[in-house]
Amino acid sequence: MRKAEFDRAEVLRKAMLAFQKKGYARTSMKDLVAATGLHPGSLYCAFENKRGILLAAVEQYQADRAAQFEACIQGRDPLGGLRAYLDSVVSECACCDPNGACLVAKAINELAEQDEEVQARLSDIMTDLEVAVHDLFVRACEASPEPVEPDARLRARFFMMGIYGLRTYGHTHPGRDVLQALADELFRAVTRGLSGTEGLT
Amino acid sequence: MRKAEFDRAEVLRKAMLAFQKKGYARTSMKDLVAATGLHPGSLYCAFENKRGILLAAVEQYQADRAAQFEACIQGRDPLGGLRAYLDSVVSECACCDPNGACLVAKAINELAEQDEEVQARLSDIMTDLEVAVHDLFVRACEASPEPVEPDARLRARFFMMGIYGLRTYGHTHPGRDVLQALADELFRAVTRGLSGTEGLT
DNA sequence: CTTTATCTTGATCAAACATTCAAATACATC
DNA sequence: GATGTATTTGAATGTTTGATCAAGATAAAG
Repeated sequence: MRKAEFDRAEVLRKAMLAFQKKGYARTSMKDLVAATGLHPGSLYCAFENKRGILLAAVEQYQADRAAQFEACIQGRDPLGGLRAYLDSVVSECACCDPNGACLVAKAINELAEQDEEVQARLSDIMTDLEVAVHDLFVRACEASPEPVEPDARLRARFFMMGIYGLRTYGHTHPGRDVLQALADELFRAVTRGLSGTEGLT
Repeated sequence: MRKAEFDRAEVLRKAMLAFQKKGYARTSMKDLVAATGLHPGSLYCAFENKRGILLAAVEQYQADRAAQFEACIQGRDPLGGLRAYLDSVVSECACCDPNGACLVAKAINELAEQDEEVQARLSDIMTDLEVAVHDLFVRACEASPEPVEPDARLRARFFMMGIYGLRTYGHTHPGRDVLQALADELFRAVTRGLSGTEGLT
């Protein structure tokens, strides 16, 4: 036996960056070879083919992103956590370097209706984050004495929708202030009627 | 002299559909030849190169989309027009055939940070629609006796952001009811405090 | 009808593409 | 340290790509 010599997560992060920069179709194997430092044969041995590299990179992306989300909500109340995560997304969008683009959003826009398995995997990842967001909204809603409208599920969906919209919108407007104002508005909309936010305009 | 034999708008609409289905990079010249019915030479003669076809198709897309928007707001009050346009977007997203995807949103997600000119053109198109939306919000805000918060500009931006978010979100959730609920929530958020909407939850 | 300018046609091109493979290499186990 | 197995290497494969071009076709002008 023999173990692979490279660090899988590290290689996949480099591949991630390549895909984020150029998208899936435009990123050639040559690009991936250059980005990862591995030779074609090694890449094929480890990931089957180009599509396999994307799937693995997407998997790694989810892990990294889940950790980022966890870091945002650590030690904060539910709404504070969401606010922190939202601000981190704004920061990503505002600095217009290509690494700020969300691999999942980019890939699903590029590959929707083309590759069922990839699309399903991307949908799952988006849903995982939505579930985590949903949990926070459930907790926030429970803090209220009476049932609130809309329910936590719709709030979570709206929050996710807003984030994806923010990302696309960010491609056209480099101004951080505009994105921040939109994020503020999103947060306001999504926390409407929740305890701790009554006094806000 | 001799005039081109094909109908430019019609050819560009076919090219549009091809790009919407597969994205820019994955749509080959062969695909475009098949989709348009023109021969390679004719395409290159008329549009310079593949990139030129995209730019021309995007131009055509804007024209068609502006007409669609105009049709939605014709004969309605400002907010009614926005509502109608939003519903038409929901219908596009809900039927998950690839033609429902917005060419501009798809292209800007694929090509951002890669082709400055294309990105600028796409941004302009997005801004044009935002300007039209802004006009409607200005009119809606003026109907109110006192100054409203937030202002028409932010409302318009938020509306656009919501639509792009809805489109991305739609790639993962075929359920029309969910998209409709999100659109309803978006409309509610964006018309907050505007006359004619006070009584709504 | 002839000329002239333009458009159409489809075969053709070099470059880029994803992928494969056999040989060389290095690890884990015995 | 020898053996067996898995990885690494990088050149080679056949295909597809975006683009070209000379020959043929067609309409307008004289």
